[in-house]
Amino acid sequence: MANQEHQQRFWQVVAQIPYGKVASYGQVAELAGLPGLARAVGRTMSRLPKDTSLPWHRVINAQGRISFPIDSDGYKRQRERLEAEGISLINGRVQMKHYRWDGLAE
DNA sequence: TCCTTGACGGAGA
DNA sequence: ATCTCCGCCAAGG
Repeated sequence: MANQEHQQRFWQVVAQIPYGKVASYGQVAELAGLPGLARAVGRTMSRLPKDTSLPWHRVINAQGRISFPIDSDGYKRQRERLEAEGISLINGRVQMKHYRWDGLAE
């Protein structure tokens, strides 16, 4: 598989997102050194094993919204995990101004 | 090989 | 703020 490497780089970035912070798919791609691959990041996240230890819930879209249908199971799980870290959603959106990860190492 | 489908994003209107 | 349209990459049919 040609992109096993991309996937791995995305994992590495996601693993670094600090507790209580969030990053957009595009941001993860950039920090992974692969600008423009936001969509690929999304696909990678969708393929994560259910029992992954990665903080996948800290990755949301650039609008501050959870990229799952509002009534889906995934939406609920992600929202719960975010709120558990003190990241609240207002009108279905995370306030990026306050929670966006600066990309610097913890 | 072509076409469609996504946990995307940005520019316009 | 909302809605299209278009560009992107990778996987699967």
